[in-house]
Amino acid sequence: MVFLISCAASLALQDGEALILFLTYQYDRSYYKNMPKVTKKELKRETLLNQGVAMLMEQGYHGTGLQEILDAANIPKGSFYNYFGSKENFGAEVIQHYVDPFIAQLAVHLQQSETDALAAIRHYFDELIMELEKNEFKGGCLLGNLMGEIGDTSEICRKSLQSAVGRYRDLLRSGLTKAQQQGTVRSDKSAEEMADLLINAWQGALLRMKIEKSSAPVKQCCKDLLEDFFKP
Amino acid sequence: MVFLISCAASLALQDGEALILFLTYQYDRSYYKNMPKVTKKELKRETLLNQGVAMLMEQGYHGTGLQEILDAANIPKGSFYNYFGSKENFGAEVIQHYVDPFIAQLAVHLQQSETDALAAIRHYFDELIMELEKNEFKGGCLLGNLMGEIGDTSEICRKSLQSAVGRYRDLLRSGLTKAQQQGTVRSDKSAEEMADLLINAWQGALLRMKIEKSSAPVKQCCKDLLEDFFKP
DNA sequence: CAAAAAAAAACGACCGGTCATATTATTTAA
DNA sequence: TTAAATAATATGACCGGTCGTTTTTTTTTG
Repeated sequence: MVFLISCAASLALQDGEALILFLTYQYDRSYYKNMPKVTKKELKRETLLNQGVAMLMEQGYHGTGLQEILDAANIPKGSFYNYFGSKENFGAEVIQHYVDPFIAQLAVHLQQSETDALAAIRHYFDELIMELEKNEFKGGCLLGNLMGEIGDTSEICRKSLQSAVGRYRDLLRSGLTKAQQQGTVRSDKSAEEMADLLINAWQGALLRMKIEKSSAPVKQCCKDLLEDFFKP
Repeated sequence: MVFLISCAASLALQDGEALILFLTYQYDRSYYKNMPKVTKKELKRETLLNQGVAMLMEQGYHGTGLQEILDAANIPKGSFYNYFGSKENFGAEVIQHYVDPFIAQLAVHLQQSETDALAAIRHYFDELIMELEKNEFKGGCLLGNLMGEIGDTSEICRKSLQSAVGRYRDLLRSGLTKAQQQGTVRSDKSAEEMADLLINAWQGALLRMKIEKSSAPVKQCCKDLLEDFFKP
């Protein structure tokens, strides 16, 4: 250890950045060192997935290189294929990794308020809007962005997108069904139909939000549907 | 000329494709030869824009290389920057070139039926759906795809998208206003609000269409809004 | 020590963009 | 109306860099 530090110090004399990179590397190594092998690997996998979500959201699939993701995660390029079979497979996993928290968040809202499912849905989307404003309308929804970009060209990712959107839609439908039973949402239209419309209009509104740099489209979308069209 | 043809023939003995490419090249040269300079240049520009629309639709912005577009248009790589300042500027022009026919088509429908603007809008979207089915749900809408892919990263294209969507929205709004005056669309909601909702839901439905490989989402979208929500 | 995992180095292909040169068009001079 | 000079345009080879992936080497582990 003493040898390593002195080595790093001598490097620093030649290159200011070398020291930082070196010490970071040492830190990461010790951070992972005492963990079980499988946990360590799972942790790095998840780090890559998290970085993948963040970068694919803002820069798209083809606009983001593996190098970029790996650098941000401090994982060597050569290691990528220890964790994922290919960029395409990685993309498919990123899609699922992205949607999981949204489904969990919506599920929490739906479980909490047993008396007014429509209000729960409304509160959920209000939370999303706050998050979007916090991010200054960058990114939008990874699902929507990737459906447009690679929905035609990557069969693997298309399937993953189909599954992710399907899972999300099913949960939203169950919430709307509950709201129908509670009498706060019209029952002459199926919950599935309304869930699809809400998701689709929301996706389009997110695209508009991106180019207008304003939350007005998404706010209007929720108002139009949840406070008007879906009402009994 | 005799020399050139015999040269092509000798090439063909070694490589089957060479002959075709060579003769095509000769044809193009003679095709453009007697034209005024400006017309010739405009024609090539438009060829590139048309190819750009087609390829960016299916493969996205970063998924399509300039070389690919130029090859498809039979225009040399070095010539690209005689027509466009950069790939980014090209993209911004492709966006406008893409939306023009849609605006023209919608305008025709709105002008033709003075008595029922809502029916005109409905017929316009029915035409779009037929076109999408003909293309087997590939591509979708270039505006939606690029809003998602580069809406965050290219300011030039963002502005172009903003303008293109704005032009489209304004025309749709004028149609809905007319329908309001004709009494076929509710008047307690502004035409602008409904135009935005229709565009956004349509965009989202197109994304769903891509990954489901079905026209059901776009059909449902039109039905929900034009035959239900927008009714007085 | 052998086997497995991780990381470094290298791979060919392609990216957007530039450049000197070749071709064509226009102007000037005779 | 030519011929020569000049300007404008078109072009393909080429730039440094990055792409996703593979191979080789190093390190870790049992």
